[in-house]
Amino acid sequence: MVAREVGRLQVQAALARHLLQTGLGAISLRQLAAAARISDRMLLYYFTDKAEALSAAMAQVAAELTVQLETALPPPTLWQPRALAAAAAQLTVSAPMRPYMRLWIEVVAGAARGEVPFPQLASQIAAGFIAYVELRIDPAGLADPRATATTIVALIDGLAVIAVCADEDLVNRAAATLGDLL
Amino acid sequence: MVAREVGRLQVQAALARHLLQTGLGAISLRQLAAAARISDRMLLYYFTDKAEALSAAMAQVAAELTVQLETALPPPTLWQPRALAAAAAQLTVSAPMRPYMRLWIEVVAGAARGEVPFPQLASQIAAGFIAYVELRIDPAGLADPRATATTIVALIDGLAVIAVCADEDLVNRAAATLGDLL
DNA sequence: TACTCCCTGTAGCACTTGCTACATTGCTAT
DNA sequence: ATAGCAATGTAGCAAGTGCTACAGGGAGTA
Repeated sequence: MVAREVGRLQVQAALARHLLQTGLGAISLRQLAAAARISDRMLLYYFTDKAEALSAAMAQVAAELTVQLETALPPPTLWQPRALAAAAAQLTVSAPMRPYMRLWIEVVAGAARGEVPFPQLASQIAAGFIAYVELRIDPAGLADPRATATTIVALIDGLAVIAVCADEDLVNRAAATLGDLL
Repeated sequence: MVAREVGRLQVQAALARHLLQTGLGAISLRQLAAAARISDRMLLYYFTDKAEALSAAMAQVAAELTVQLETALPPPTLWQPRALAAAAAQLTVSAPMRPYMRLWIEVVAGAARGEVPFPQLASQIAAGFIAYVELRIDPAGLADPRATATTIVALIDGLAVIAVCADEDLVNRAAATLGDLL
């Protein structure tokens, strides 16, 4: 019974790695299982559902991302909103963050069309992002700090969107000249 | 031979309407055909491919969106970047624009996973958005007007992302207090 | 030794997918 | 009237989907 938990965790990690590399578009049970080097039968032994498997994998990804973010911008320091936006923008378009943001967009798209488990997942993750930013901005002079945090997150997410479909140079220039707008 | 063109156009319009309502997530040929009240056989008579049918429908949607945008912010007027960003943000979160933005996110997600015809489509549309903004901002004092336009588009797209997965009130507050950041 | 029960493979089901082959209708030009 | 071709329906294919039934191996317990 312990073996099962261990196996499940290993599979979960393998799935997370796979999703980061390939995205979660129209991925099937069998592909998922192959990525974790097990049979589809075993995948459904560890997880009750395809949806549960995906949720677990995404939870893993989200956890990794959180660690990365905490490392990048440790919480005690309070930032001016503009400065935080600029720093976060640079972080977002950086190479290590790209796979995460790409995946994030796919989750949002899944949520947009109401496909389980994405709506729930997306809300959770978005709330996490917003809380993360809110915790780090100096609320002095802000009428609605949470709204400002949301705007910053929107800016970040938007850069991720553009990163998918505009050429890299332009995205970097946009992230770099953020100050011209803010 | 003329009948065919006419039929094709009608089907294209029906598909566009359907996509706006339901999104394009994992939509199948048969669903698409049903939405246009024809058989799947006929859909493949009008279009060579599922991909071509989707492209045509999305082109139609994009054209409609362009009209809406031109109406909302006519081109000759030059805006200060911050003012344009604020106006565009309000427009983005407004009810009539929501379905378009939702669809746009799905296109980007398709592009993110490299699924034809979305990468091409997404680049085109994104380039259109950026050009639209660039044409309307006052370049005076901007080091890189296109980069600034890109940032504005990113902000807009980000709001669309957040609109999918945060509660409506928060999104509206973010759009309203944009000035606190810009 | 026999029983139980966790683990895991094999096989398959009912269904959906994109797409095609073929047959049939109906109009048009000769 | 008839030949020819555009338009459309019917049927089906091979592949893939999520998921399940069933059986067996192996380890621990009585």
